[in-house]
Amino acid sequence: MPELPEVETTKAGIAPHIQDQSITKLLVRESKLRWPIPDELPRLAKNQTVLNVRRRAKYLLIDIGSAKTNTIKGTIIIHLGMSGSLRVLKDDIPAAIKHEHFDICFSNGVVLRYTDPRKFGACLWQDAKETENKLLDHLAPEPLSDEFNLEYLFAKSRKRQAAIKTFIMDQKFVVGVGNIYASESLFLSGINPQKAAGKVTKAKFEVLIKCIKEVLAKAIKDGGTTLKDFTGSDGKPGYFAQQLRVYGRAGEPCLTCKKPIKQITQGQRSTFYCPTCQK
DNA sequence: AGTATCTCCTGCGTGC
DNA sequence: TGCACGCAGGAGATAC
Repeated sequence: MPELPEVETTKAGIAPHIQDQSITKLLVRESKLRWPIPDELPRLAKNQTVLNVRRRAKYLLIDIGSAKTNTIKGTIIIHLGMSGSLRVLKDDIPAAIKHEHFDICFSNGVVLRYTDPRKFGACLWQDAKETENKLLDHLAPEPLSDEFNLEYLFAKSRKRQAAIKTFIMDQKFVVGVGNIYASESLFLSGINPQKAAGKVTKAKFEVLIKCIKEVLAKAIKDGGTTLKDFTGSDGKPGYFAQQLRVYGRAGEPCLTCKKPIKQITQGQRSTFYCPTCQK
């Protein structure tokens, strides 16, 4: 399930292969993703050069335009949804199989192939002339930036009734923290995921912010978490799954106190925590 | 405004 | 073996 570390891993994996390369073709096999892939995207992307590969929240952003004048024409916005991945293919490119919804082909022979069985992902176009973007304009700070700090998050949390876990997964407050890393960060912080965000003390918030940053940074270092679907751009899985302390471990002993890890549902999503260690 | 619920989709595990 | 079912989940849309 691509959260921030998985998107960052993907970005790092694809950028060296496509940076400064010219797009020869954008081939859409299945346009019905979360939103339709715009019909005009292949035409807009053709013969444009990749000027930057960026990430914002869980969005992968590929700025394309003219290499000569270094002007950005627009940005291809890719979201991996919950089962999406991008792979770099070169030489002997295999025929596309089921769920491989589009390819971006480059002049150096590289093909960037998007796979997404559950079709929760997206591939959209943001023209440089457009000044606003509904998806990107109102995103909260990046968790690994200095902007995401104690003063900021503590102020946002005051008087909030919502559970702390729901709170840190809300893109209005911090981006990129999904279901897995929310559970993990709260375990490391010793905070009960059901506690109202507004009731969590400042001291606990300090620990939580540190834990969110640490767990994300460590996961990026390990190439992300692979449970089922996620693979890096080289087709290999990430290794952070081996570091998970509570996620997916319902009934198994807590690594700290040996009592069973509990699984509950919050906002239609499973949460894993240790009732003894997390208060 | 804040919060809770619904929704998109497919593959997989479970139980009968 | 086959089927129905429930679950997984990012986050916008919708409904209170």
